Amino acid sequence: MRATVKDVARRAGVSPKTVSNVMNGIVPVSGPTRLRVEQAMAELDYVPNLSARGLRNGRSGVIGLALPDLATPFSAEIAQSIVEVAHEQGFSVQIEETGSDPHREHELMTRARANLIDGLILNPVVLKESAVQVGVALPPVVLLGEVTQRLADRVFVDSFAAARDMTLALARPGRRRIAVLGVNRGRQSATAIQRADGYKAALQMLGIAQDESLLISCDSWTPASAAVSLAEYLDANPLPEALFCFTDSMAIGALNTLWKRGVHVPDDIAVAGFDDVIDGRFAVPSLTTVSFDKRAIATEAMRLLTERMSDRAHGQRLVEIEYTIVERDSSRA
Amino acid sequence: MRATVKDVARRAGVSPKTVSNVMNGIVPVSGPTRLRVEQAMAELDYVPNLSARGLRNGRSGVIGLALPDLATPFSAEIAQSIVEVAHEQGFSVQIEETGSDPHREHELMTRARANLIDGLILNPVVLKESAVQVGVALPPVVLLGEVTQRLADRVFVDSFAAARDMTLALARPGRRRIAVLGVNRGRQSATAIQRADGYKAALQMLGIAQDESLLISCDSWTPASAAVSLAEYLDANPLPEALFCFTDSMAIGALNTLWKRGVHVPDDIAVAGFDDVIDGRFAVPSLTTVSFDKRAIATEAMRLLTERMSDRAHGQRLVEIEYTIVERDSSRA
DNA sequence: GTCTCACATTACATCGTTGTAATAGGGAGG
DNA sequence: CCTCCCTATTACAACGATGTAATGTGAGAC
Repeated sequence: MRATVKDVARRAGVSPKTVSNVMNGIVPVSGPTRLRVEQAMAELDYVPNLSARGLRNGRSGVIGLALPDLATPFSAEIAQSIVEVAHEQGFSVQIEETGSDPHREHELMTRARANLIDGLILNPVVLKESAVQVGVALPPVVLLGEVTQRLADRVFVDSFAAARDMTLALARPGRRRIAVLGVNRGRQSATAIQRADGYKAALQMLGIAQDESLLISCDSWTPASAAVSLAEYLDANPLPEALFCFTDSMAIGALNTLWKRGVHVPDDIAVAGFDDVIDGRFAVPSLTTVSFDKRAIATEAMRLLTERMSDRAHGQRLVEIEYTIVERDSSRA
Repeated sequence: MRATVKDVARRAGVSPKTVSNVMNGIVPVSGPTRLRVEQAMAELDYVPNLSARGLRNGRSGVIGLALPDLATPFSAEIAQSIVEVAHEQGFSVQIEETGSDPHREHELMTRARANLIDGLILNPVVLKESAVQVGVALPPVVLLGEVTQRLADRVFVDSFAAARDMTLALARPGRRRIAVLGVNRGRQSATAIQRADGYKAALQMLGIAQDESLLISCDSWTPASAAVSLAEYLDANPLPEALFCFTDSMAIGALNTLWKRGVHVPDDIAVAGFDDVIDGRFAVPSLTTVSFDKRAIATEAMRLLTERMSDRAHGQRLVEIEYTIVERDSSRA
């Protein structure tokens, strides 16, 4: 049986409340008493029961992190940052997978407190404005990403501008037939739309006519799906001069397809991704990408979340994270 | 304020216990009463307080998952499988990162219950036999991996045999100078030792003399570390005929280094990894690797864990997961 | 020696849920 | 019409920790 405050108190010859006071350090405890209690705790290998504490305090010390697809390297890097930052602040992280299912996203968002968590960091894909009614009190939630949602706090990268800049960078050496991979992700995701819009804006700036046949769709944003989509595309279309994939994961799948067909990157076609995941840096050839500080995302998300949990941070707050275009071998002219 | 059973009970005109009975479905409740209660729950948007339930039942419905490095694709894939399997069984997953720190591994293992979790799935790196005294009651714990630990349940792949078979496969076309990458991971990890031993056993079977200069060490099992280690190695040593990396992540780093130096894979050197992560399948060239069913690992780990949580599963139980050698382009003769 | 005052410590109630044991209600059987 | 019994429902306590308010203890001042 596990020791409780009661057991520790009995052993130390004090009341349970004193034991509690020693742990929490808010109410002062005299030196000798504190020592006796601490020794008793050590002897009994006392560990507080967080369920009881959570019940009493209304706080569990756990936050939720919900991502669309846990298997991707991007998710892994985000999860790592969040876990580490949360840990520094004394929080544990409960992890959830939404599978890009709007029902699940909505459920997690509105029911957050159900799951024994004090707040939620959610990377939504399809969550719509309409999904959450105005006026309904939201639990503490911070969204990650580009979704438009006027109620919850949000940390994001300007996907439109980043995609535009990447397109411009790909075009710089005179490339004009620039394709994108990743439009039409089942239901259109906010991310896909913004990146596609940024791409189109760049074309316009460059005076390049839009060509629908350069928009390559991809059902799921995975290497496998990207590899297949690109292969099918190349069977029916001429090789573009550049390929901008909306995630590094898709770019990795694309590089494999190109390599299998003997297409040389970057000489025959330049390739770029988005996210700057570790495996992209070590892709062959190493991948040009949109880079941003994932630790900063985690830090900002945790800051917004803790502020909202602790008091009344009013209104929606938006934090934009800087991005940079990192040119690597996959697009060297 | 959030609704409680009391509120629901008042609204439905019944006692709190009846509401509880409706939810848990163990004690029978008459049709009309059940309906009234269900309607009241819906109207109040009632969500049970899991802290209170956890306190009362001694169960939180949360399990812990502790991995050495959350940023790796391998961790991501394992985490995904565990989360999905756990979810099917009604558990949530709290995720932890050990950073391969033995203190943290030990702390998580012995203090499991502290963290509001019912059990722990731990992928240890350096955990030693001595770290946990015999006789001390362990909380429900399942270890993942090759570590030798005689007390806790464990799910593992036979790394020795897999490394041996992979080495034999690499040698089949007559390759004799086979290097390994990943020995000496700071403190030697059980995984590194077993894979190195398997490699050595294969050399012996093949009648190839061991050559210490073919053991390439690598501080951390990441692409970055592997890329650097291999580059330094190649500066000082001739090119081996084959390179067996102890993880796919390291292999991805190695492929990048080889490509940068204009070394052609597999013509100049064959490369293989271990883990069969998604990005390895789409590496350039696609990566030969040791494959195993990560979903099976998750399923077995959850089975062992739930059995141990629910009653007295006596003694240590070991579950071995099958592996296969998957030859892809990186080692085609 | 008595009275204050400040401070350490304690008793009690409470958080929300659920097992236990007791109660109420209703129908069947005599 | 009364008893008995079975079932649905209820009252109460308990899980473990902690805020509140009350109590106890000592030193210091007169």
